[in-house]
Amino acid sequence: MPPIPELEALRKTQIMEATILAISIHGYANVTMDEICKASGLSKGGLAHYFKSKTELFIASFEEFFKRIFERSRETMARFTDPIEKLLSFDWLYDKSDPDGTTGYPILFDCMSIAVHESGAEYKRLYHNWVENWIELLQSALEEAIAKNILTPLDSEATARTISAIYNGIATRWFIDNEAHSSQWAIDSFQKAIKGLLHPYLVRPTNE
Amino acid sequence: MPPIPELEALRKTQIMEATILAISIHGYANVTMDEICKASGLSKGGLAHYFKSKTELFIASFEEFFKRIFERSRETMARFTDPIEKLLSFDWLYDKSDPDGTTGYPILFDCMSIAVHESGAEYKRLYHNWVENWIELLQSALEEAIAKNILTPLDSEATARTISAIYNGIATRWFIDNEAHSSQWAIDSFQKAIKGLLHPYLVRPTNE
DNA sequence: AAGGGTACCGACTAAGTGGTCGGAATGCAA
DNA sequence: TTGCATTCCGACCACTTAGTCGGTACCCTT
Repeated sequence: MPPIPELEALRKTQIMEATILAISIHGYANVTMDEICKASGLSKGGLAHYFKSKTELFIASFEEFFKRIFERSRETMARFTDPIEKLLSFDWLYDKSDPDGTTGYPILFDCMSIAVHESGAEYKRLYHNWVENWIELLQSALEEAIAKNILTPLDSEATARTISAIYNGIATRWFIDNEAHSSQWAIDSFQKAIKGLLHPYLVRPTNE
Repeated sequence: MPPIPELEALRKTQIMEATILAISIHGYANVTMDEICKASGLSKGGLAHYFKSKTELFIASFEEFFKRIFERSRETMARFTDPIEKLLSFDWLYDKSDPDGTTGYPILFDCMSIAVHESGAEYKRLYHNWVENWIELLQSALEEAIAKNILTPLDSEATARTISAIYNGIATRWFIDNEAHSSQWAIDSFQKAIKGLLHPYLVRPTNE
């Protein structure tokens, strides 16, 4: 058989997809190569043909997944025109019926817990890039708000980091301990916290 | 040998201490019983005498650790008299040189990532109890502020959950991606976010 | 049709792991 | 002294798992 360029990309996606799903369900530490073989419809040898080691496959899969989620976030945000609305456009992420969310949180938590233990810095890099992507999105919305004279000048990078961290903290509680942290609580919390944070910089405060 | 009541408690603490440290350093999934044996100075059989299984030992260790950290938080908070200062008394947790912090975050992340994957609900319960302890502390400070007429009435439980989640989200970023999230940023973020959140309820707003 | 590289298979291996179990040492009670 | 329960030991077993490797099928080139 001669090399078929499209086939390699197809197979790799196929394998990574199975890996992402397996990690999300069973957790990074509990996923075996055998399981991925079955799920992807390939054999051990076939899988080894595309990924040299488990480590390599897993890192590639994490990267792939983060890229996908980020694309979706960018698209959702782009649907809003008002920059403040853009900042508050993430309530769709507090939706238990959304498959990307239910798949995504377990993977993110795994990434975090690996990052703090690993000897290298691969997963720290993954986490960092993930965060930076969000910062980029949020920061651009903040700067748009300043340019449009909705907000007075502020440190857009630091503020974007704060907003992102707030969203994340609330999401964590909501996802892991959903019985005590309803979707309604999550959305209310997010909006109150962000509005409170930006309140001192609002050119035309809405209430009070 | 007859049963020695103090010995059992001593040995258990000794083993759990070794387990906590091992999990914090190498991560839940990478800790072996052999390692814990060496670290605790007991043999495999000796260890089995006090904990029936790895699972049982690990859950007990997590529980023990969370209890310890929580005690410390309660004590720190109690040193402040002003309720608003109590709510903002957690900047000591953004301190890289604090051993409880550097040990604690990895363990918390592990607990989270296990919680979302486990078939039972043991780790979900651990996480839930951990959160509830914080809520209890924060809620009591909020209610004290309302009683002292510093804050107007608000939903103290929901607000406590929001504050706790904000603190946690910021801490996560700060701990995993410290290069991009300095201690100064963490403290500033925390204070701005909490003050912003409580601003609408302040009886005597400090600025503006 | 012969050669050669690609794609893939699956039995096997080597390393590691949690838990077991026979036994040894100890000290109290009868 | 004898018997017995407790505490602890560490070799061993049963099992899982990542990665290897010899082999097969395939298709293009020459």
